Amino acid sequence: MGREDYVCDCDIIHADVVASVKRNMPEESELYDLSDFFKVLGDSTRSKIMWALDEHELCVCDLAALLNMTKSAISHQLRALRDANLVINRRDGKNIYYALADDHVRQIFEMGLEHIRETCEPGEG
Amino acid sequence: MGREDYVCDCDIIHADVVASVKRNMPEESELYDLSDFFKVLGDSTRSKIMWALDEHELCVCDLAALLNMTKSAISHQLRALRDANLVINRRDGKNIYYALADDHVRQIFEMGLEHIRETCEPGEG
DNA sequence: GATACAGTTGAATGGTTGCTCAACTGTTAA
DNA sequence: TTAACAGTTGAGCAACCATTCAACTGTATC
Repeated sequence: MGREDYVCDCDIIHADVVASVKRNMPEESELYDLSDFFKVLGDSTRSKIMWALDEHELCVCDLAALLNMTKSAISHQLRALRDANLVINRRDGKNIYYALADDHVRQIFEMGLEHIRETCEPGEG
Repeated sequence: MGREDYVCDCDIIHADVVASVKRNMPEESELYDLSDFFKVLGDSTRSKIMWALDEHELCVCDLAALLNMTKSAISHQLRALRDANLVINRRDGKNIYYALADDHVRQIFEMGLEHIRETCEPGEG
Protein backbone atom coordinates (compact mmCIF):
# COMPACT_ATOMS: atom_id res chain seq x y z
CA MET A 1 0.00 0.00 0.00
CA GLY A 2 1.72 3.16 -1.19
CA ARG A 3 1.44 6.59 0.34
CA GLU A 4 -0.52 7.75 -2.69
CA ASP A 5 -3.51 5.96 -1.20
CA TYR A 6 -3.74 8.42 1.66
CA VAL A 7 -5.55 11.68 1.16
CA CYS A 8 -4.92 14.21 3.90
CA ASP A 9 -3.48 17.69 4.42
CA CYS A 10 -0.10 16.48 5.64
CA ASP A 11 2.81 14.18 4.87
CA ILE A 12 2.79 10.72 6.35
CA ILE A 13 5.30 10.45 9.14
CA HIS A 14 5.23 6.69 9.60
CA ALA A 15 3.77 5.22 6.43
CA ASP A 16 4.77 1.68 7.36
CA VAL A 17 3.10 1.79 10.77
CA VAL A 18 -0.01 3.42 9.32
CA ALA A 19 -0.24 0.76 6.62
CA SER A 20 0.17 -1.96 9.21
CA VAL A 21 -2.53 -0.52 11.45
CA LYS A 22 -4.81 -0.12 8.46
CA ARG A 23 -4.42 -3.78 7.55
CA ASN A 24 -5.54 -4.91 11.01
CA MET A 25 -8.43 -2.47 11.21
CA PRO A 26 -11.89 -4.03 11.65
CA GLU A 27 -14.51 -3.43 9.00
CA GLU A 28 -15.87 0.09 8.80
CA SER A 29 -19.36 -1.13 9.62
CA GLU A 30 -18.19 -2.86 12.76
CA LEU A 31 -16.59 0.28 14.15
CA TYR A 32 -19.76 2.18 13.31
CA ASP A 33 -21.84 -0.36 15.20
CA LEU A 34 -19.43 -0.14 18.11
CA SER A 35 -19.64 3.65 18.34
CA ASP A 36 -23.41 3.46 17.97
CA PHE A 37 -23.46 1.07 20.88
CA PHE A 38 -21.46 3.45 23.06
CA LYS A 39 -23.49 6.40 21.81
CA VAL A 40 -26.60 4.85 23.31
CA LEU A 41 -24.89 4.70 26.70
CA GLY A 42 -23.53 8.20 26.20
CA ASP A 43 -26.61 10.04 27.43
CA SER A 44 -27.30 10.69 31.09
CA THR A 45 -31.00 9.86 30.86
CA ARG A 46 -30.30 6.53 29.21
CA SER A 47 -27.45 5.88 31.63
CA LYS A 48 -29.85 6.40 34.52
CA ILE A 49 -32.45 4.14 32.93
CA MET A 50 -29.85 1.46 32.41
CA TRP A 51 -28.65 1.76 35.96
CA ALA A 52 -32.20 1.58 37.31
CA LEU A 53 -33.04 -1.46 35.21
CA ASP A 54 -29.87 -3.07 36.45
CA GLU A 55 -31.32 -2.71 39.95
CA HIS A 56 -34.84 -3.86 39.18
CA GLU A 57 -37.27 -4.54 36.36
CA LEU A 58 -39.40 -1.42 35.92
CA CYS A 59 -42.29 -0.13 33.84
CA VAL A 60 -42.32 3.19 31.96
CA CYS A 61 -44.30 4.90 34.71
CA ASP A 62 -41.82 3.81 37.34
CA LEU A 63 -38.94 5.20 35.31
CA ALA A 64 -40.79 8.46 34.68
CA ALA A 65 -41.40 8.86 38.41
CA LEU A 66 -37.86 7.87 39.33
CA LEU A 67 -36.26 10.36 36.96
CA ASN A 68 -38.92 13.07 37.20
CA MET A 69 -39.59 12.96 33.49
CA THR A 70 -42.58 12.45 31.23
CA LYS A 71 -43.64 9.04 29.98
CA SER A 72 -43.03 10.27 26.46
CA ALA A 73 -39.44 11.26 27.09
CA ILE A 74 -38.76 7.94 28.80
CA SER A 75 -40.47 6.01 26.03
CA HIS A 76 -38.39 7.72 23.37
CA GLN A 77 -35.19 6.77 25.16
CA LEU A 78 -36.39 3.23 25.80
CA ARG A 79 -36.89 2.89 22.09
CA ALA A 80 -33.26 3.81 21.49
CA LEU A 81 -32.21 1.26 24.08
CA ARG A 82 -34.46 -1.37 22.50
CA ASP A 83 -33.09 -0.66 19.04
CA ALA A 84 -29.59 -1.18 20.41
CA ASN A 85 -30.59 -4.48 22.00
CA LEU A 86 -29.71 -3.16 25.44
CA VAL A 87 -33.11 -3.75 27.02
CA ILE A 88 -35.97 -6.18 26.57
CA ASN A 89 -39.60 -5.81 27.61
CA ARG A 90 -42.64 -7.86 28.46
CA ARG A 91 -46.25 -6.81 28.71
CA ASP A 92 -48.26 -7.63 31.80
CA GLY A 93 -51.74 -6.19 31.55
CA LYS A 94 -51.55 -2.46 31.07
CA ASN A 95 -47.89 -2.31 32.05
CA ILE A 96 -44.81 -3.00 29.98
CA TYR A 97 -41.86 -4.03 32.06
CA TYR A 98 -38.33 -3.31 30.92
CA ALA A 99 -35.16 -5.14 31.90
CA LEU A 100 -31.54 -5.32 30.80
CA ALA A 101 -31.04 -7.46 27.73
CA ASP A 102 -27.81 -9.21 28.72
CA ASP A 103 -24.95 -9.31 31.14
CA HIS A 104 -22.37 -7.54 28.99
CA VAL A 105 -23.91 -4.18 29.71
CA ARG A 106 -23.65 -4.65 33.44
CA GLN A 107 -19.95 -5.43 33.08
CA ILE A 108 -19.31 -2.53 30.74
CA PHE A 109 -21.19 -0.25 33.09
CA GLU A 110 -19.20 -1.29 36.11
CA MET A 111 -15.94 -1.01 34.19
CA GLY A 112 -16.91 2.47 33.07
CA LEU A 113 -17.65 3.51 36.64
CA GLU A 114 -14.31 2.06 37.73
CA HIS A 115 -12.58 4.10 35.06
CA ILE A 116 -14.10 7.45 35.97
CA ARG A 117 -13.60 6.81 39.66
CA GLU A 118 -9.92 6.13 39.07
CA THR A 119 -9.20 8.96 36.64
CA CYS A 120 -11.13 11.52 38.67
CA GLU A 121 -9.37 10.80 41.95
CA PRO A 122 -8.46 13.94 43.88
CA GLY A 123 -4.76 14.72 43.71
CA GLU A 124 -4.35 13.05 40.34
CA GLY A 125 -4.07 14.96 37.08
CA MET B 1 -40.33 8.73 50.83
CA GLY B 2 -43.95 9.30 49.80
CA ARG B 3 -45.34 9.39 46.30
CA GLU B 4 -45.78 13.15 46.62
CA ASP B 5 -42.05 13.46 45.99
CA TYR B 6 -42.39 12.25 42.43
CA VAL B 7 -43.37 14.69 39.73
CA CYS B 8 -44.42 13.07 36.47
CA ASP B 9 -47.41 12.77 34.15
CA CYS B 10 -48.54 9.39 35.49
CA ASP B 11 -49.36 7.46 38.63
CA ILE B 12 -46.63 5.43 40.24
CA ILE B 13 -47.19 1.77 39.67
CA HIS B 14 -44.64 0.40 42.09
CA ALA B 15 -43.85 3.19 44.54
CA ASP B 16 -41.97 0.90 46.91
CA VAL B 17 -39.66 -0.47 44.22
CA VAL B 18 -39.07 3.00 42.80
CA ALA B 19 -38.20 4.35 46.23
CA SER B 20 -35.84 1.46 46.81
CA VAL B 21 -34.08 1.96 43.49
CA LYS B 22 -33.84 5.68 44.17
CA ARG B 23 -32.12 5.04 47.49
CA ASN B 24 -29.41 2.93 45.86
CA MET B 25 -28.88 5.31 42.95
CA PRO B 26 -25.35 6.71 42.59
CA GLU B 27 -24.82 10.44 42.79
CA GLU B 28 -26.17 12.46 39.90
CA SER B 29 -22.69 13.72 39.04
CA GLU B 30 -21.30 10.21 38.84
CA LEU B 31 -23.91 9.10 36.32
CA TYR B 32 -23.21 12.24 34.33
CA ASP B 33 -19.50 11.45 34.31
CA LEU B 34 -20.29 7.91 33.24
CA SER B 35 -22.45 8.98 30.32
CA ASP B 36 -19.86 11.57 29.35
CA PHE B 37 -17.27 8.82 29.30
CA PHE B 38 -19.39 6.66 26.98
CA LYS B 39 -20.32 9.70 24.91
CA VAL B 40 -16.67 10.15 24.01
CA LEU B 41 -16.55 6.58 22.69
CA GLY B 42 -19.89 7.10 20.96
CA ASP B 43 -18.48 8.69 17.83
CA SER B 44 -17.11 6.67 14.95
CA THR B 45 -14.12 8.93 14.37
CA ARG B 46 -13.08 8.74 18.01
CA SER B 47 -13.77 5.01 18.03
CA LYS B 48 -11.43 4.58 15.09
CA ILE B 49 -8.77 6.72 16.74
CA MET B 50 -9.05 4.69 19.93
CA TRP B 51 -8.81 1.45 18.01
CA ALA B 52 -5.77 2.66 16.07
CA LEU B 53 -4.00 3.85 19.21
CA ASP B 54 -4.75 0.48 20.76
CA GLU B 55 -2.74 -1.02 17.90
CA HIS B 56 0.15 1.43 17.93
CA GLU B 57 1.26 4.80 19.23
CA LEU B 58 0.60 7.35 16.48
CA CYS B 59 1.03 11.04 15.74
CA VAL B 60 -1.69 13.36 14.45
CA CYS B 61 -0.46 13.09 10.87
CA ASP B 62 -0.53 9.31 11.01
CA LEU B 63 -4.13 9.37 12.24
CA ALA B 64 -5.13 11.91 9.60
CA ALA B 65 -3.64 9.72 6.89
CA LEU B 66 -5.13 6.55 8.31
CA LEU B 67 -8.65 7.95 8.50
CA ASN B 68 -8.46 10.23 5.45
CA MET B 69 -9.23 13.29 7.50
CA THR B 70 -7.65 16.67 8.14
CA LYS B 71 -5.19 17.28 10.95
CA SER B 72 -7.64 19.80 12.37
CA ALA B 73 -10.52 17.36 12.59
CA ILE B 74 -8.29 14.74 14.21
CA SER B 75 -6.85 17.28 16.61
CA HIS B 76 -10.30 18.39 17.73
CA GLN B 77 -11.28 14.82 18.49
CA LEU B 78 -8.00 14.10 20.22
CA ARG B 79 -8.73 17.00 22.49
CA ALA B 80 -12.05 15.40 23.47
CA LEU B 81 -10.24 12.14 24.15
CA ARG B 82 -7.59 13.95 26.18
CA ASP B 83 -10.22 15.81 28.22
CA ALA B 84 -11.82 12.46 29.02
CA ASN B 85 -8.47 10.99 30.11
CA LEU B 86 -8.69 8.33 27.42
CA VAL B 87 -5.41 9.18 25.69
CA ILE B 88 -2.05 10.60 26.69
CA ASN B 89 0.59 12.24 24.51
CA ARG B 90 4.27 13.00 24.38
CA ARG B 91 6.18 15.38 22.18
CA ASP B 92 9.20 14.19 20.21
CA GLY B 93 10.61 16.95 18.08
CA LYS B 94 7.93 18.23 15.73
CA ASN B 95 5.66 15.27 16.36
CA ILE B 96 3.23 14.62 19.19
CA TYR B 97 2.58 10.95 19.76
CA TYR B 98 -0.70 9.76 21.19
CA ALA B 99 -1.39 6.52 23.07
CA LEU B 100 -4.17 4.99 25.14
CA ALA B 101 -4.25 6.28 28.70
CA ASP B 102 -5.03 3.04 30.49
CA ASP B 103 -6.10 -0.56 30.10
CA HIS B 104 -9.76 -0.15 31.01
CA VAL B 105 -10.59 1.25 27.62
CA ARG B 106 -9.15 -1.75 25.85
CA GLN B 107 -11.31 -4.07 27.93
CA ILE B 108 -14.42 -1.95 27.45
CA PHE B 109 -13.73 -1.80 23.74
CA GLU B 110 -13.38 -5.54 23.41
CA MET B 111 -16.49 -6.12 25.49
CA GLY B 112 -18.41 -3.71 23.31
CA LEU B 113 -17.28 -5.52 20.17
CA GLU B 114 -18.30 -8.83 21.74
CA HIS B 115 -21.72 -7.40 22.48
CA ILE B 116 -22.45 -6.13 18.98
CA ARG B 117 -21.10 -9.30 17.41
CA GLU B 118 -23.41 -11.40 19.54
CA THR B 119 -26.55 -9.30 19.20
CA CYS B 120 -26.12 -8.78 15.46
CA GLU B 121 -25.73 -12.46 14.58
CA PRO B 122 -27.57 -13.44 11.41
CA GLY B 123 -30.71 -15.41 12.07
CA GLU B 124 -31.30 -13.69 15.37
CA GLY B 125 -33.84 -10.92 15.80
C1' DG C 1 15.88 35.36 11.00
C1' DA C 2 13.18 32.71 7.44
C1' DT C 3 11.03 28.68 5.84
C1' DA C 4 8.57 24.33 6.35
C1' DC C 5 5.70 21.38 8.50
C1' DA C 6 3.32 19.32 12.84
C1' DG C 7 -0.23 20.47 15.67
C1' DT C 8 -3.74 23.56 18.01
C1' DT C 9 -7.54 26.68 18.31
C1' DG C 10 -11.89 29.53 17.69
C1' DA C 11 -15.72 30.80 14.84
C1' DA C 12 -19.02 29.28 11.66
C1' DT C 13 -22.05 25.78 9.95
C1' DG C 14 -24.78 21.87 8.80
C1' DG C 15 -26.31 17.69 10.76
C1' DT C 16 -27.75 15.25 14.87
C1' DT C 17 -30.48 14.60 18.92
C1' DG C 18 -33.25 14.91 23.36
C1' DC C 19 -37.41 16.76 25.00
C1' DT C 20 -42.20 18.68 24.41
C1' DC C 21 -46.64 18.43 22.70
C1' DA C 22 -50.58 16.38 20.82
C1' DA C 23 -52.64 12.50 19.00
C1' DC C 24 -52.65 7.91 18.85
C1' DT C 25 -52.91 2.42 20.29
C1' DG C 26 -53.50 -1.22 23.82
C1' DT C 27 -55.45 -3.11 27.91
C1' DT C 28 -58.49 -3.26 31.99
C1' DA C 29 -62.64 -2.27 34.38
C1' DA C 30 -67.15 -0.40 34.72
C1' DT D 1 -69.06 0.49 24.56
C1' DT D 2 -67.25 3.81 27.38
C1' DA D 3 -63.81 5.63 30.56
C1' DA D 4 -59.26 5.57 32.43
C1' DC D 5 -54.62 5.00 32.26
C1' DA D 6 -50.10 2.81 30.36
C1' DG D 7 -47.37 3.37 26.60
C1' DT D 8 -46.03 4.79 21.71
C1' DT D 9 -45.28 7.83 17.93
C1' DG D 10 -44.24 11.82 14.75
C1' DA D 11 -43.55 16.68 14.15
C1' DG D 12 -41.29 20.63 15.85
C1' DC D 13 -37.83 23.04 18.36
C1' DA D 14 -33.75 24.13 20.85
C1' DA D 15 -29.38 22.60 22.16
C1' DC D 16 -25.48 20.09 21.00
C1' DC D 17 -21.68 18.51 18.13
C1' DA D 18 -18.37 17.07 14.28
C1' DT D 19 -16.25 19.06 10.58
C1' DT D 20 -14.42 22.98 7.87
C1' DC D 21 -11.79 27.03 7.41
C1' DA D 22 -8.42 30.33 8.58
C1' DA D 23 -5.14 31.85 11.66
C1' DC D 24 -2.22 30.68 15.01
C1' DT D 25 1.99 28.29 18.04
C1' DG D 26 5.97 25.14 18.34
C1' DT D 27 9.99 22.86 16.60
C1' DA D 28 13.62 21.74 13.28
C1' DT D 29 16.33 23.10 9.34
C1' DC D 30 18.40 26.26 6.31
